[in-house]
Amino acid sequence: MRTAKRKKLESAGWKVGGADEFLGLTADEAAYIEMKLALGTSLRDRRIGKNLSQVEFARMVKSSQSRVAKMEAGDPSVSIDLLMKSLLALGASPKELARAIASSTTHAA
Amino acid sequence: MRTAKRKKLESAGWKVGGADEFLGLTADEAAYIEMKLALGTSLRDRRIGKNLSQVEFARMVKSSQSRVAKMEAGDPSVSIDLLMKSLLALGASPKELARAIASSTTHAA
DNA sequence: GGCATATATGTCATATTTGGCATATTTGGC
DNA sequence: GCCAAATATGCCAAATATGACATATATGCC
Repeated sequence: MRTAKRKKLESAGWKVGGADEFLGLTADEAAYIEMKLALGTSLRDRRIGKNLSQVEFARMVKSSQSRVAKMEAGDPSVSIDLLMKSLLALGASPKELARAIASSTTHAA
Repeated sequence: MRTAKRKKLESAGWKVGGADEFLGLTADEAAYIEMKLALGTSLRDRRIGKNLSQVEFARMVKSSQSRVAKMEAGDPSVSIDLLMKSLLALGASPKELARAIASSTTHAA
């Protein structure tokens, strides 16, 4: 794992308590977090692709700008449920969600 | 949508409040629910594939038998986060999760 | 049918997630 | 550098998910 992604993980506020990998996370925890980050990135891409500000998008999905920011950052306080519902609201299909998740696995499996 | 799946949806305790599709659900709500059901089915298949009872599996993931039953049934009270974490615990890879999600889309998109 | 094991369903106290708000920081034009 | 628009971060009360438990129903064997 290269430093770019590592930095992204660390900065995302993850100081989990597992016992395994590079930051003290379990393989499962790491996979889970990476999926979230992938969904967050996908969300941001879609939102920007539609020329929406976080505020505008938040209104669309009846959330708040701060939560949207957290979604896109993969904050520990946001659920995958919320990410998925938000992506669906932006017009993503389940298959596209699947693609995002699959792509969270650059490496092993 | 044929009656088999329809029944499965109804029986899963979903009497949502949307406004669109056959049961009063939005296209997004329907997609979300189908993803959950797909993940639940996948979980059950994997669990059984490993010859684990719900009780045994519940112990593995520090949950309870009742929650496992709800997971597999796609109960409204279970989150996709929990389903995904559980699947990972059973050894599924993100790519396999993605496959399950993608397969929730028999039809449109 | 009776019995044992597995799964389903209902409820509840506790834990986590959520929207909302205030405020800080970043970004881009001038 | 100043300013405005966008995004990030911290916090909190309300909403939702969670494990646990009791109990009901199913499933298979005798």
